[in-house]
Amino acid sequence: MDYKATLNLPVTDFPMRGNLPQREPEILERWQNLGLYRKLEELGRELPNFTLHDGPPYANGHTHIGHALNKILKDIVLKSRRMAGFHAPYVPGWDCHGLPIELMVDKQLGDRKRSMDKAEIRQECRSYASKWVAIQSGEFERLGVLGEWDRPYLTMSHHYEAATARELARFAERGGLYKGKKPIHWCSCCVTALAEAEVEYADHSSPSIYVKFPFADELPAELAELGGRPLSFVIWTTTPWTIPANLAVCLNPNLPYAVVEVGAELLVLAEGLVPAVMKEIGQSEYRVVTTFSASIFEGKDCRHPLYERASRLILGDHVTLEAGTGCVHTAPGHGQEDYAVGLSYGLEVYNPVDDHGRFYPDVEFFGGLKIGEANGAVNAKLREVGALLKEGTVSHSYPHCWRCKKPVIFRATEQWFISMEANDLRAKALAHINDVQWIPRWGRDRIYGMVENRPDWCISRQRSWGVPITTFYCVRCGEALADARVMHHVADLFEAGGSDIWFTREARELMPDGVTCPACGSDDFRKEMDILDVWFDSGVSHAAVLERRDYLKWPADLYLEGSDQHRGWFHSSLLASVGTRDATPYRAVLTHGFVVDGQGKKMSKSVGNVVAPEEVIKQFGAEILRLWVAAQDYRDDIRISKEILQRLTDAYRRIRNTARYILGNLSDFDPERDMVADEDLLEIDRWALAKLEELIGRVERSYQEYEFHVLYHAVHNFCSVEMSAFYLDVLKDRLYASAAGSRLRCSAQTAMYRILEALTRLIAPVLSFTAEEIWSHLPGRREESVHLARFPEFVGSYRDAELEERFEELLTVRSDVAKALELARNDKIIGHSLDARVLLAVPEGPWRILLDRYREDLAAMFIVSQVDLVAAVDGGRSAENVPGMQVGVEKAQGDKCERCWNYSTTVGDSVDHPTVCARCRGVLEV
RNA sequence: GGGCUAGUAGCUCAGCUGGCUAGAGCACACGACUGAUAAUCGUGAGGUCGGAGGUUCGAGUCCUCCCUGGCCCA
Repeated sequence: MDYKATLNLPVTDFPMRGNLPQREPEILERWQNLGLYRKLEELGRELPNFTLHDGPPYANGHTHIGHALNKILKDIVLKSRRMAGFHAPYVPGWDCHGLPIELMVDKQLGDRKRSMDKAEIRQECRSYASKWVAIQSGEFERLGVLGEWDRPYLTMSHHYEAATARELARFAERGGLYKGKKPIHWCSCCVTALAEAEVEYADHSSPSIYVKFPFADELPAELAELGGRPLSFVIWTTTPWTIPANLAVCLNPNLPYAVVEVGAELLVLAEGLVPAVMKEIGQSEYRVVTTFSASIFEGKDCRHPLYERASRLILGDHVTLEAGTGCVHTAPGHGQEDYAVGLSYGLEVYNPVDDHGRFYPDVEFFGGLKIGEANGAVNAKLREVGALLKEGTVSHSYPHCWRCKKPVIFRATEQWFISMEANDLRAKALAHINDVQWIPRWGRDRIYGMVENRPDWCISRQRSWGVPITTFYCVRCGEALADARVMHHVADLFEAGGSDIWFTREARELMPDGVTCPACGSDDFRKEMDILDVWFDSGVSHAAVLERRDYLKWPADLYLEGSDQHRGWFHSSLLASVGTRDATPYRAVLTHGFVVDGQGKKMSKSVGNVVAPEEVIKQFGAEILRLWVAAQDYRDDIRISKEILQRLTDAYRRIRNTARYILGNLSDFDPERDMVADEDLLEIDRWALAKLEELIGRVERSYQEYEFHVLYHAVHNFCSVEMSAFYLDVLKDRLYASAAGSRLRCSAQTAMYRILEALTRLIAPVLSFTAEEIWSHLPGRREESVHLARFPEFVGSYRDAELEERFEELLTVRSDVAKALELARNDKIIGHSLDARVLLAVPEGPWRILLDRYREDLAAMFIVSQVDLVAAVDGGRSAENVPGMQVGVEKAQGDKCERCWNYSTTVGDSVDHPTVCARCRGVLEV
């Protein structure tokens, strides 16, 4: 007789292999047809709200692995919040304005753009951005991210642009907006000011010159005896072209300076740098005449080496001994620190260089020269007048335009700024930083330091693709008009027509009636043609999105972006919100690190270590990418490599197979009919449920605390250790050999059903596709999607400390037995563990009491045919873990039951079934 | 150069306020099974806790310096 047919072996059409790249799109389609996201929104209507506000990626180019990481993290957070009972909407957004798109469009248009006006070019930019929004949207959805993809927020939409203009008006209203002249990074090639974010540092070779600035004033009393000899201050610079703009020489008031005699003349420089500088300028013959404190020269004049004008001696703490001479060439129009120190001495912000990087025609000696050419010309002129001590080159890190990669310059131009000091914006922002929960904690220090030290926010861009700065100029007198009332009026117009109307309508049409110039009374105005920094666009998203959609909350519960956003979006959002509302737009900010390669190195095209999400999806499936996101501790950098993905695939298979095995054993289980009451469950089944509850607690806490890698390990260990290696393995005999519908079998099935049902919910936020697949294979009635379900209620009713403790000990015994079995296997005494009879000799004590108590269950638990507790084991082996225990293994007694493969002395007792044990005969005869 | 941050077995992670021979899972090796089978089970071998000093009876855990990464800034 074929007894195999009488067993209850697993049956399931749940495939062992995920085949994720093929199956995922089918599941996505199912969600689409189901209207899953809409259903979630309906379900959430009455629930407490949890708002995660999406930071908008830039609508240009395909998504990269960093985007995938970010969106998946957000999705995991949101799904887990929903399953924990919150209404957690997700409105994805895109950053659509800005230079990169404009430059791409410029390139595409080529010569055609000459015949186009600004409005037409903007139209091109708009459609370019739209194209990428659609592409990226599809790529994000493919990751299994649920959200309002059909109604995202776009910074270029009319009402968003209106909101942006309105927020700018609010700054004007509070007096935070001003027009100033200030040195900023300027790209002469792209003819634009650059944001700090648009500047890259790279090695660059520059001239290095030492220049004498002849002292041209009355000597301080302390140094009167030096009178009558030529005395010069020596400066060092790597930008000779800024010499024409020099207005001062800056010394450090806290450093000692020296007067050095070189031949007939006297040179002044910081005492600590004398030997180095002398060596550099090739002077071995010199003598330090005297030293003095810099403050005695404050306010006195040198003469500019080239022009008939003074170069003032001033003091500044920024002067150091790290490089140069300790006498710093200061051109307030060409440097941040020069500007700052110049401001305090009332120096002019002098900039002799035009938009294209040429000296204005009226600049003596150099008019019309490009600054690149000017370096040589300036040096030649300095040499000619005898002011040049040394000319060399130096390689150093220098700012470059992120777009055209050419070196940028510092140049003072007219710009609109948001003041950090007006209305105490800086102080308020710093204070409000402490209202926010920063995760990890150090995020607070990071952004604090940045806000503390940042300069005023330059919001002007000399470009076309963006929201215009909605200010005007009086045509008659040139006065700038940044009137909040007028600006609000313009914002209202944007609401209907978008900011494009700024470029198609006349100034008069954009203003309310009756506006006149406060300076001269004229009513003739022209429009400002600068546009807003895109960081302002995205920084006001809290107003444009959170305040505008009634199902979102202001402030948001969470912003979640990469750690670079401490200077980016977290930062601009903070300023934009505190500056207008005196509060932060977020309650908590979570940051993740950057994706790096297997060696921890950053990804770059030139190195060729870039991992594209598309490739991972094609080869492994989005699910593996999701598992990767969950498994890594994202607070640090996140590595990705072939091996990591391979390990994750292995882990995924383990989880999947555990589910599959349970499903196979539930093929005849109907929860309504077969569920066994808790009090009737076998002890080991209750133990398994206790372990499940332990897992539920741990996993839900991990979600709560955003520590997904903890949950990954917990789930994986649960599947591998508790389930596969012990519980499910032990269960096989009971499941297969017991009668279908028997209490023994149903008890196991009840536990397994509960376990898988709960496990599926627990993994759904991470393994969204697979959980859905399991969900649809589970017996019984349930929600149409696992994502519409809640997390399993954690009640702890199965937890039983004593039971768990006893099992912990039994597992210890089991591992000692396993070692003994392995040795017996090596000695060819047994093959399968069921071939064995195990003899245990345990001294009196707690272990003996425990084993006596479970005497009848030990064989099943160890998956051997017999276990006998004996006084002594002949030739036994000392256990490693259980003190004093001796373990013996011998061939099991009796014959192997053909049906259940256990050895038993009862095999042969039956006439009808001579090859089967008593237990199996009982089952067969029912 | 500055700010912040990290460096524990091949991989992913645990190791609380310093205290037992540094743990887990996976991978790997070997073995078993062939009724979870491109599965499953067992056993085993892997770490000078980035390096060097120091504090301490005792340091992966505290201090200093250095090395190697990452983000941001200059």
